[in-house]
Amino acid sequence: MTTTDKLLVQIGQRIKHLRRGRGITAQDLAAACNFETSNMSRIEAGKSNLTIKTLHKIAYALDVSIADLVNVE
Amino acid sequence: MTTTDKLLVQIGQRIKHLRRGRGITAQDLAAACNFETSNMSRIEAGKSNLTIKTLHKIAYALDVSIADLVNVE
DNA sequence: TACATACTTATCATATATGATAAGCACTTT
DNA sequence: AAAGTGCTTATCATATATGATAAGTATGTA
Repeated sequence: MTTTDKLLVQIGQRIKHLRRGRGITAQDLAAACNFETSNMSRIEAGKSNLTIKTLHKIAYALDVSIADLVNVE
Repeated sequence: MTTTDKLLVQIGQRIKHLRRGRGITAQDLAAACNFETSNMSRIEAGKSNLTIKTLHKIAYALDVSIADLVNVE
C-alpha cells in the first residue's frame, strides 16, 4: 500500500466523519452530490483516486472547504 | 465556465506561484514529479481535473501539504 | 541570423475515475 | 419470518486524467 493509498483512505474516513457529524446517511450525502450511494461508499472506503471536481461536490454538500477534506494529518 | 473550472485555474496558479517562489522551472518541477513539462504546463493552466495522486506528487515536490495547494480562497 | 531556454498547445494512446445497476451483508422492526 | 434501513462489494460502460511526443511561441543572447 502506497502513501497515496493511505491518504485516500484517510480522506474517505474524514468524509465519513464529517458526514456522521451532520447526522446524515451516505445515501443523503450521495444524493446531495448527485451520485449513487454505492459510489459514496467507494469514496468513503478510499477506493477512488478522487478528482478536484468530485471533492468539490462533496465539500459543497458538507459545507466545508476542499482543504478541510484533504487536511488529514 | 463552472465554479470547478475556476477552482482548477486557481489551483494551477497556486502551484505556479509556489514553484516560482522556489526559483525552479516548470521542467524542474515536472521532473521532480516524474512527468513531462507539457503536462505540468497543462496543470498550471488549470486544464486538468487533478486527482489526489497527482496533487500528492506536486505537494511532495514543493514540500507543502495538499491542503496548501487547494487552499485558494 | 542562429541557437538556447522556458513555456505552451495540440494530439494520441492508455489507464482509470466516475456513473450506473445489481446483489450482498448486518441490523432492526413488524 | 419477512420487510426495511444503511451500507458494501462487484461489475460494466463511458468519460476523462494522465503519459508521451511533437511542434509552436516568446525571449534572450552569442
